Amino acid sequence: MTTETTSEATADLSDRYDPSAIEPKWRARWEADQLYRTPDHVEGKENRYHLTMLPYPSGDLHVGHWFAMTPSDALARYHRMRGYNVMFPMGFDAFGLPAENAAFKGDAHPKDWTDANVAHMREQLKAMGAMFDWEREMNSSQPDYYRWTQWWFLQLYNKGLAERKTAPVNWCPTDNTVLANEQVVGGRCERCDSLVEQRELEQWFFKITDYAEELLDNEAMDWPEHVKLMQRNWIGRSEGAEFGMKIQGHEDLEFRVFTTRPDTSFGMTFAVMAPEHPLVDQITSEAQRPEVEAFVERTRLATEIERLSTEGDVGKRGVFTGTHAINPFNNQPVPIYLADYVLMSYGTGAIMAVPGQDDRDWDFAKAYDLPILRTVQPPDDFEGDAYTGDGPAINSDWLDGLYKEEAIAKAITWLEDQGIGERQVNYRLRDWLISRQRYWGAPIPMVYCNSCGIQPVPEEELPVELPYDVEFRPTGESPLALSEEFVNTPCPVCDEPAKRETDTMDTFMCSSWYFMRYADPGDDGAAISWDAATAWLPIDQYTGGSEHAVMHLLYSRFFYKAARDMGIVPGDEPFTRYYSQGQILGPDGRRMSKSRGNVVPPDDQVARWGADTFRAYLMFLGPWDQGGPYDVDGIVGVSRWLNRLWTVATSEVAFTDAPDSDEARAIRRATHQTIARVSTDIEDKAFNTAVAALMELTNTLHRAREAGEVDRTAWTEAMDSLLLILAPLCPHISEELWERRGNDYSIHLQSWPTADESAMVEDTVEIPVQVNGKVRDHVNVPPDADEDAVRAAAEALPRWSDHLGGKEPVRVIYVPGRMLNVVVK
RNA sequence: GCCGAAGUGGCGGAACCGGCAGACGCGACGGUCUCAAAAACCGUUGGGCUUUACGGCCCGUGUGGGUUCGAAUCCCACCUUCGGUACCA
Repeated sequence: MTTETTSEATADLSDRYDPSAIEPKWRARWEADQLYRTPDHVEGKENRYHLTMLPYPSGDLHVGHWFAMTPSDALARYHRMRGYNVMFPMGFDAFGLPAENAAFKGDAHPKDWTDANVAHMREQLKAMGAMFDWEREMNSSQPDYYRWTQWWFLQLYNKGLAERKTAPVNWCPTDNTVLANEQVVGGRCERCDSLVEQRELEQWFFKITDYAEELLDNEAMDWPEHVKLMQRNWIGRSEGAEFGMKIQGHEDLEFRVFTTRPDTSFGMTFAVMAPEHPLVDQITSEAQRPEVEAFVERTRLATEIERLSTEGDVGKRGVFTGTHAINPFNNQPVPIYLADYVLMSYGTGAIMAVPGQDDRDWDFAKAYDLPILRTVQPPDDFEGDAYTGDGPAINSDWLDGLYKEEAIAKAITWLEDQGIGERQVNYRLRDWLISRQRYWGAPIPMVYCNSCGIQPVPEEELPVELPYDVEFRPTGESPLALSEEFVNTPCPVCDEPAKRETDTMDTFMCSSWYFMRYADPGDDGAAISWDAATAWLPIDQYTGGSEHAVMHLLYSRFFYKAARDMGIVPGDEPFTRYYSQGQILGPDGRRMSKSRGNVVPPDDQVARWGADTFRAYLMFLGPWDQGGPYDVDGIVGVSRWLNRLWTVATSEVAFTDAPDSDEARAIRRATHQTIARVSTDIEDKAFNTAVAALMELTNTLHRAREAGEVDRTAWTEAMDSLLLILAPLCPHISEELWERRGNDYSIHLQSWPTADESAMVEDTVEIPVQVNGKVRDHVNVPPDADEDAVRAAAEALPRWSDHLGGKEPVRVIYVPGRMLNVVVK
């Protein structure tokens, strides 16, 4: 007796939903069967490339990775079930600063640190149960990958898109090294706290500005509008004019200014140069020299970050050079000032200042007591300082009376006729500085020879491998520069002793083409073959965080266009569709961080609830593009649902054979309505409502089973369909229950079910009856009932005369199948 | 400052193209089961008023206006929050 009870209890327990038992089992089976292996070509199937941004191997997977990747996986799986040959690869963005910092702290060699993290994170990624094709895994820090990163550098160099020029960098005088912007905190070195300076260094640049105009043209792409807008703002095209200004007392000199408002030129009351402007030294008067030099020195010491962070100081930091320039429009002299609100890196590094029509010029004029002259008539009710809007020109001689557009055109024509200026377009976008004075990156494949100059490493000698044995100690240069073995090399042209470039490439370079490599992993004859490129590119669906909205996505677009121009890839854009998920926050609604102690480790959630529950909960939380706090308590609701599903799918059902009964038709209706809803929800990336729909169908089936006998055909269709449409979201439990129901392995090889419209039709619909827009009652009518029928039904309501309140209907509005509104007076 | 997105129950959120606001969950409350608890299951749950009861009425989607037979949804003004950007001439 006792024994029997125990064995029953055990049987009961073993039949409970236990994710920790079924999930590893199925993952092992899928891996053994290569279920997610994606060949380049499958007979009768169209290729589709889905990709989610790859992680940096920091050591541990974050909830954010799950939040980004598991809905992406569901989307990829959905399309796979729709009959596409879907590639969904994964890899590691493995070069970068944290690995090198670990080495500087003496913890581990960057390579060992990275390799260990990659190994650990690969296992964590596998726990997601995603359909990643691990045969295509890439790792940007491996020689067989960065060999091709270097190859791309050479291609860009050969195309004239890579050039070497001087540029200011952040320099720490104590550590004697260059710092990345992220390493500069409040104008100080994050390591030693000393003030960071600006230094000019020779650096490699990619000429992304050559593509500015084409990159700006993103209107037609299927991307979130705000991301496209961010890119357009970042590129920052402005149209205007550039013209020369003569300098009093220096008849041989002139400087050029850029303006978007040449129509306001008659209002110029001073001119401003950037402190770094090359003419500063020559034009400064002797009387002003000490003051000017002090000012220039002060700005040189300030980093760009510091200069830009001093919001309160706008217009307050400048100095008079003691010299005047001539406004060519009216031949009047105007004082030349230096001010740090003018940047050497934009336009010509000098401006004409029109305080009446420009806010910053206004502030500066006020601070330095310079004259202000309006050249555009503001509207009568205008109450402000500078007027930047449109209006008729005044005090402007031959421009008077003209409005902005016309006045600009006339001013530019005049400049061109005079031969002193011309129409000009400027971009905010700057060339992409890719040199990094660091070890843990792809070495730039160039050689410096005393007699032959700068020479590229021949392609057949790639990769230029990173030496493992280097010293990690702070000096002025990359640790690579300390390696004699690395630095010294024969010149590829004359074979005389020469020196290698010791800088490595920005890691954004590695991630600008990684998506190409997935299409052709391990190809040692090319970065990507034309066959692989045309099989997979461009990417059909890219997903990733909007923190990459500008840099990574813009660099990749640039890179792709350059590759297209080399005839390597098809199409003009790398990412046909892009979707950016929101950010998942800690339970307290703040960004998760170790110091705040609000980090939710995904491994813990998986251990406690299972991967499927965790996946579904992340999708159920809210709209995917919104993100939000991770509520640790809410997941129990999803867990209860999957448990209920398990019970419904594995319990005995009292079957009957009554396919035409109301109950059977109700089940069929619910089934097909859910198929339709879940299909459109997944296509719209509305995973939260897809989960809600799946819960509803589960509840419906649960209640139907409890209520008594169920039609066998309707039930079978309902259960199988429910598992099929659940499969992309929760791949393990759906596979397990699919098998237990006696279906063929694997559920992930099945086709997506089709919603039968005719099964979805309701027998009757309940129409709200409104009086003057307020709901008063309801009538039940067939879904195709016409206005007369619905109106007749309403008039037959027992409380009809109460609803009218003794008033006369003057109008009736009927929206078929939705509502009836009676307007009374 | 500028650009963008969003404000709906105690909480996360739902609502097609202007047509029954609050789907689906969490939490809470009540119940079944239990020696008890947990789990599980069932029920209730925007606020207010009213009815012995069935029910009925009013208010309600950040604030104030507007358009409309009808507004969470469209228009105008404002407030708040979040994200991006930062002297780009």
